[in-house]
Amino acid sequence: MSEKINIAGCEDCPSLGESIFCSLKHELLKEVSDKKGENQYQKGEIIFSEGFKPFGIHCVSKGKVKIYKLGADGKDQIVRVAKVGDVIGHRSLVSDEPYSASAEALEETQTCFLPRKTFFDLIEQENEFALKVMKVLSKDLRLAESQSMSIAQRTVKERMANVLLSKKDILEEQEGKVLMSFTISRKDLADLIGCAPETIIRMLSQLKKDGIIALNKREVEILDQVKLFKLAHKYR
Amino acid sequence: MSEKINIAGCEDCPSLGESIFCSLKHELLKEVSDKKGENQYQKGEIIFSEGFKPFGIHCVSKGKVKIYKLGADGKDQIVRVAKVGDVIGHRSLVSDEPYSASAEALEETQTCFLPRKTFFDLIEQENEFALKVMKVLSKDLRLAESQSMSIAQRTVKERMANVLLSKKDILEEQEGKVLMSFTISRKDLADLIGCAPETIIRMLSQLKKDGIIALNKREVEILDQVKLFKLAHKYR
DNA sequence: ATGATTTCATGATATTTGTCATTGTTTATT
DNA sequence: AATAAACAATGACAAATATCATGAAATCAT
Repeated sequence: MSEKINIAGCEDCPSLGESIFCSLKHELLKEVSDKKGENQYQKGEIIFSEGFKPFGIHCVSKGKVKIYKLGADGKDQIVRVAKVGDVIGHRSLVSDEPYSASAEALEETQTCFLPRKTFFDLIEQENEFALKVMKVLSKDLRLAESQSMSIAQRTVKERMANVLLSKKDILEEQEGKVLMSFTISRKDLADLIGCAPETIIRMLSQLKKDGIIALNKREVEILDQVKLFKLAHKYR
Repeated sequence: MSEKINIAGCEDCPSLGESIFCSLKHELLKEVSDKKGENQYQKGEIIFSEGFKPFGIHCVSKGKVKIYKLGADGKDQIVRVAKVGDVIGHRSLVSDEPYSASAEALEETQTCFLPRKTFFDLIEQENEFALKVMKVLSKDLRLAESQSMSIAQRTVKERMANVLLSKKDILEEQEGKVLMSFTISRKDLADLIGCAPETIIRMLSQLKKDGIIALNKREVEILDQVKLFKLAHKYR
């Protein structure tokens, strides 16, 4: 299970600026700092599970988390990948429902956990915070709606190109390589794009043959962003 | 374009109870009543268009509205169908972005329009209202995420069964008929389910042949809810 | 009502993607 | 380092769905 750790206050959190907590008044931020718990998860560990009741909200301070729904015959659908500074579990907490998805660490991950009451107190006490939460929900909603259209109307190849571009990360230290910001299994990639793992493997092979990407082990390196972009935005 | 009308105050609105405005204090509700404008739309009229800036929020007081995104080669994706008591345009207004979808009246429709400032004033002045808005966004998000999974993992037939059940309406006056709560074109049904219109037509024909539904003109009548339910929840 | 236009229906066929089986690689475990 | 387990890659084939074409029915505008 998760391991309790204790590092630092929110004031010193490097991702504070981009988080929903960025506009909190000093005193309230201190309150958050005091009330929060810190957890550490190994790759593959479950942070919360679909169907369970949320007791608060997590803010990712390190690592990557996949948020996924359990489908028929064990096939999952990844609805979002949360990174440093993102909150997870907010949807269910706000609507006061059991989790509609599960969260699993994609790599070594740390989260700060804020109890339900503290979260709702913040909403009540600081309007700016309530607005931030709304904005996060709105952004998630826009992305989810785009995702529906994408799955319904675009081919796996096009969606793949899109995912590779949106998850790309430029490693400048090592000769400017462009690769996925995290290594991900073919199955996870399939669950993200919404197809069978074999289809993912075939598409990756094809993109490799076309010189658009390079594969070594589980790492995907992007060689030709321009071609990838054309694929992602292909008018058919 | 839309026609300005003027009917009644929000206090007398029959859908007040289920709307996000239900918990407003009397004085604030009066404020809403005063500030709101009322619009009427014929079937097929556009209420707002993707890409444009929102100047406020609409609350549907009569009719049905499809919220849809424009896809490649003119194929649309319906992300939601708003009915009486639902708000539309809230996502874009909250996130302060251009509309990410368009809204079109599916039948004769009336909406109340609340200017942006009034909406944000309500959020600021009444915490309960802010929470209601969050809940609506959360519910929409849950549905959108389910929709992604549904399109990715379930067959058109299963999704169709699901849509028919979720949009069903029981007409008690006429011998307990169960039919879709609105007549919808095959194309709209296709845009909702995420497939080609021809596929919809084939599936409807099949369901008709199996005695599960009956078709007369554009009306879909549900004859066997149990079978439909089994289809919608089929474990494959 | 009548002609024009749109929508519906259906068949033939193509395309995309999924499923199952098999082998090769990588990663984890002892 | 050796073995086991999980994952990746690929082929053959099947299923689901899209596309295109054509005719029938419904709806709309005059």
